[in-house]
Formats: sequence, structure tokens, C-alpha cells
Amino acid sequence: MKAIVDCNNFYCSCERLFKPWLENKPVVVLSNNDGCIVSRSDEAKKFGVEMAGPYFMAKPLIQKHDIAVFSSNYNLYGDLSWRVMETLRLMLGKKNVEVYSVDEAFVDLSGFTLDQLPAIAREIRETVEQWTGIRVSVGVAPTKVLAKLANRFSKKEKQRTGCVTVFDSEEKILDALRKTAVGDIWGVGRRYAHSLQENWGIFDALQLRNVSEEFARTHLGGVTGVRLVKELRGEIAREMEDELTNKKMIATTRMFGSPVSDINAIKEAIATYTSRAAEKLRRQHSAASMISIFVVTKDQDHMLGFNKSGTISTYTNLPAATSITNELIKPAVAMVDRLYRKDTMYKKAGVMLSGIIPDESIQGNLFLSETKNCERKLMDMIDNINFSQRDDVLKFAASGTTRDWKMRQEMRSGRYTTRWEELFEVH
DNA sequence: TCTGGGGTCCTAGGACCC
DNA sequence: TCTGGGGTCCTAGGACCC
Repeated sequence: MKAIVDCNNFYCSCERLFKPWLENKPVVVLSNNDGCIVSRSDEAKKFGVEMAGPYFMAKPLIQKHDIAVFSSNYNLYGDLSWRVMETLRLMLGKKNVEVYSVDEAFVDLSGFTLDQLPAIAREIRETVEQWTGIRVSVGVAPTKVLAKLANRFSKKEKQRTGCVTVFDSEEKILDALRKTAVGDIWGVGRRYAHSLQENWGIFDALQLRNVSEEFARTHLGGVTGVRLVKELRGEIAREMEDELTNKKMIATTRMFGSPVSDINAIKEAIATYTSRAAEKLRRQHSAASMISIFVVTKDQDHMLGFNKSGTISTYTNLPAATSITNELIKPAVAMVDRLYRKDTMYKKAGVMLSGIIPDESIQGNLFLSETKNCERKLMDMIDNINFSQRDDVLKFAASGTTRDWKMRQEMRSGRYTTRWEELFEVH
């Protein structure tokens, strides 16, 4: 059996942890650039604030109900996420925990008997809350897809379930499938949900469970669909994955605080994103052999709708894989000249690194030139200093110093757990 | 005026090879 | 005029996730 442990309204819970007066009060957290709403407390949901809705549209509702608003504070959320995951690892063993996202982890419970599971699940929930202050929901079932389903019920009916749901019998599973719309199944997105309903008259999870594998293969995205249907039937088709696997692509992309047309501002942004991406690369001890950049123009014709803008991209294959920031910045910035058009407004840009391989020179490679190893060590030093101090004390000159393009973040709370000068104080 | 960011997996189809 | 069969590798793009 497998469990999914999922933090309730994670970003909102993180904010509340340091602002106890917000307990039982409506809270929302915004995406980067204060664009969309990405986390809502239960109270905010009740007032009708939509998930992923644009902030400016929800603003009247937010003001009317006096809802507390925060910009994203990823330093804080990242640290609390680590604490939650570490708690799970300590309780259940490192190799039984698969971190799935910042606020979710799968847990392998195959070491327990069926009748132990409800108690174990409750213990997980209680321990995480006690150790970290973060409330989680737990769903337990034979497969990952069914565990996600169980977790949905934990959250939907908090009072009845106590945030813990265990599918330990066939009847419970069938009953839940019957009550679940196809679009609410993990792995069925808007497109497939629409097509299943309109073209095939399949509305609930039980109906989907009963389709043939051939049907799944042709109408649900090939083998992915087959795996999904198998998991609904209780056959394991998505194994626990170990976390040693590194990222195959690393991206840093951002909207600008306000649209820009100046080529130098765009070069600064690209240089900054490249530095950030290179840091992520070094953190997983890898090097990249391809770098691509893209820019998105601001759409001039507002009648077209907000997502009709054009994305223009290009890439460079590097002569050798590298994780050294200036070796990546140079080609990245050079590519801006290829994409840039005068008299055009840009609203977004991004850098993507791929062709990622392990970087053996990390430990110091005898066969590599001396300067290469020096650069590598310099990178490590910069990473350490930037990590322990405030953001970007050390950066490359190409990143610029003015930053008109920098994102808006007007309502960010303190980085209580990761910055000395912002440490939470108890008086 | 203002609509996020960072990923994964899969498939189809083109280029190229013998 | 007629123009094989089998394979690999790569890229673009679609669908999904949180």
C-alpha cells in the first residue's frame, strides 16, 4: 500500500505559522509578480476566491472580505517543506519517501499490515503537525492514483475523515470511484475530461476504470493512459521512484515587472536567469551542453486575449558541457541579439538548460586544466556566499544593477527561517 | 493597467544510415 | 515509368502535474 501526504493550503499555512492571528481567517498567496492566486485558505475558498485566478480580478472580493494577501516567499516555503519531508523520512525511513512536489510526498507503506494502516496514517498526520506546525492530509490505497483519490476525500470532508482516508477494501474504492468525476482524477486534465464526457459519455472514475486498455491507449495519450486505467483498477503501474535521479532540464523564466523594450534590460534579465539556472545545475552536480533562451512579446492587440502573444526562441549547442556561469552567460546573452527586434515590447523571458550530464570535475579532475578547476571552485564559493547571505551579494556584471524588469513582490513576508536579519522574534 | 514558474512523459514525423 | 525495408536519433509539440 502507498500513501500520499499532502500539506493543506501549503503556502497559506506557512504564512499563518508566523502570524497566528490569521488562524481561522481568510488568507491568499500570490504567484510571482503578484499575478495569480496560487494558494487559498479554506475561509478564502468559502468567500469564492478562485484558484489560479488573476489577482486584479479577485481584488474587489478580497477587499470586501478583508482577506490577508501575501506575495510568494519561496525561501520560507522551501525551508518548511524540507522540515515536513525530513519528518516523514525520520518516521518511515529515507528510502520509503518520495518527494513529489514542494508540498506532497508519496510514502511506501508495504511494510505494514492492512489493519495497521489507519493508525499509521493518523500518526503521520499528527507527528508532522506537532513537529512542524503544518497540517497535512493523508490518503492510503493500493496504487498512487487511488491514493491521490483517497487524499481528495480526506481534504473534501475534513470533519468526517480527520484528514485521513484509507482505502482498505474493494467496496470503499468502488464507492469513491463512483463519486469522483473523471476530471478530478490525477492524470486527467481539462482536455481529456472534456473529450471523455463529450465523445464517449464517460463521466465518473468508475466508468473510466472499466474501459479497455485499447481505448485508453488511443484516447488517453498512449501508454500513459493505459497506466492510469490500470492504477484505477488497483494494479500498480506507477512505482515508487528514487530521488537520486537528477533533472533532465533546468529552466528559469520570469515575467517582467513591467514590459520592456530596451535590449540591455533584456540582456541583464537573461544573464540573471542564466546565473540562477547555473546554480540549480551545480546543486545537482551536473553540467549542461545545450542552452536555449526565449522571449515573449507583449501582445499589442488586446482583443486577441492575454495568451496570444508570440514566443520566440533559439538555442546554442555548447562545445563542451559546463556548469560555469560565465561560460553559460556568454552564449545566452549573444542569443538575445538574434531574437531582439526594435520597437517591440517584451513581457517575459527565460533560459533553459538541457543536455544535462553529471559533472565529474566537481571533485577536481586531474585531466582538466588547472584554470578549469579554479573556476569550478570559484563557483562553489559564490554559491556558498550567496546561500548564506542575502540574495545575490555576489553576481556577474552582465546581470546589471538597475533591474527595471525585476518582478513585483509587494507583499512578501519575512524570511523567518532562512535569513538571520529576518529571524522570527519571540518577545 | 494588471493573467506564474518549473517540470515530466510521450508521440509523430523528419533526417539520415545501410 | 518503375523506387525497399529496417533502423536510429533528434526535435517539436501536446498533454499533464503542482
